[in-house]
Amino acid sequence: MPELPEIEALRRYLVTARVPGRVITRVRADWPGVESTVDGMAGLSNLPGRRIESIQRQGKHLILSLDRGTLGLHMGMTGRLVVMDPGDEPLRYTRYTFHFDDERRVELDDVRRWATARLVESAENLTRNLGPDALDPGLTARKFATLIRGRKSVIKTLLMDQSVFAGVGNIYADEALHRAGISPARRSNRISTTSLERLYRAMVETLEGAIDFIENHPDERASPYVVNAYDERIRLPRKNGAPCPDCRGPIRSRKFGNRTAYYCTGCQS
DNA sequence: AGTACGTCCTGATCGC
DNA sequence: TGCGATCAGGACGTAC
Repeated sequence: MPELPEIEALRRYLVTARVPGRVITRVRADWPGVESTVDGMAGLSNLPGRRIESIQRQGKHLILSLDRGTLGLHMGMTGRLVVMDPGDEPLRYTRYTFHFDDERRVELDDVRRWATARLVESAENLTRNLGPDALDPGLTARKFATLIRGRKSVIKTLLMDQSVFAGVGNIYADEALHRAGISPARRSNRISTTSLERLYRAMVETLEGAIDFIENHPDERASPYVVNAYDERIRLPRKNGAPCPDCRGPIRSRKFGNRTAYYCTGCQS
């Protein structure tokens, strides 16, 4: 569930912890069969000696600009990053450890092993197939509506399509659609511009609200989605039959592709 | 272009 | 209480 807000919180956490400026001295991979299964591992062995200059985010991707090259991190579904001191016990599912020149380290811990770390020439290698960030100031309500109306797919699927715009996943897509009163099953080219602009505002408010929530709960910054994904960031219950927070009617679920959408048939049409 | 579905992975939860 | 089946999810590949 790390989506845009959680990754943004992770980015700020790393910046606050002064990860930018550090030189990577050593990388360790604890990943069975790592050479054959992890894309770019050969590249990671080239990390030692490189300095982390800055950390950006586009969608769900963390982009670490190095003095030479770029380190791309993606948390997949359960990945998290924790900045650790020399005496700290390793985390339970650490897959990569990045050691720094100040003796600290960052562990990428991931139960399901879908997280990725890639050393690439430039950020372009990571963002080639990504649309603009969902919170990109250049993405106005009008542009958002234009992007969506140019497609014909189901709106739920489109919101999660990272090549259209990046950062929204299953949970915040459902949340934004509920806020905007739009059914996840609607065809994107058959939604009025007015409704799409409402959806854009709902999406922005949902994402920014979630970032604010995490900022106000500092304990969750390193692993914001591990604690409890269904906290105050989320209004819509992800459970069949649960009451809609607005009309108290039963929440329903339906699959689009292999993703489950939760929605209220009373509030969303 | 749009859509479904399999794959990766494993802890949590469900149903009997 | 136990245990097997199912679910969850991001990204990508394949098939239609």
